Amino acid sequence: MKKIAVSKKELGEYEEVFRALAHASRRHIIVCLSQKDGPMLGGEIAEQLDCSWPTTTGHLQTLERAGLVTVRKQGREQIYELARNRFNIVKKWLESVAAQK
Amino acid sequence: MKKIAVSKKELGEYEEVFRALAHASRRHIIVCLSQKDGPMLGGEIAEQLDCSWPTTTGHLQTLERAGLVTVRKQGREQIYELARNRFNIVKKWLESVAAQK
DNA sequence: AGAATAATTAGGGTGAAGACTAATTATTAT
DNA sequence: ATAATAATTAGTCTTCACCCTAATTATTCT
Repeated sequence: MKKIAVSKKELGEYEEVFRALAHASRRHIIVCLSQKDGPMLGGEIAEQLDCSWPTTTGHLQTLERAGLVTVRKQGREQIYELARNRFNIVKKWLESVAAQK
Repeated sequence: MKKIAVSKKELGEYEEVFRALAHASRRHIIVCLSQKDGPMLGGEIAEQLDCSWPTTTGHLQTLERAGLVTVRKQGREQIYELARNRFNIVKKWLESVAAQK
């Protein structure tokens, strides 16, 4: 049987975002940022997690690469914010596959 | 600083679903089932993917454990269907974290 | 019964992801 | 200038997820 046409975009574009969401600590970061509902410093976030600060740094970088958070530097501090729009991509994907036709 | 209260549910319940969605082949399966908009046999799905049948079996089992697809057996064939409702859990999570407050 | 088909289990290899501690950079405070 | 703070990078280790082929199970067909 012939392969069903599935766009490259459908298969590739979501990779980073879904991978980023796949780890509990990273979801935890997202939930923290959401509940705080405003910017948080890196150390403030690291305090919330159950892993070391360097590990947290790694997770934050993953989230940033996926576009789920934004960072700006202020002095020696890093200020993180949730990139709320970015979540729409995932939401749309979910809607597209789960929608009753 | 005190830890932000984050429910166990928030941290644990989504684990399987998000992990299941994190792999391109598994998302591919979901897209196939969605586009076909009806039941598919295991072999029919395996045909669509670029990996071996045993590997596909593994992915299908992961999706089933996550509750994203359902299976029933008919003779020697396995009939898979998308569990569209299950996607709402993820959708709700996304809405809850991404919602402007 | 014997062959063919659908699918899973078994076994094993490889690479990447996640974790830690220690060391380093950059900025601010004394 | 020195010390302290915020955060990252470096280096290493371990575990697990994914992939494959070969073997096995279960069902159907001749």
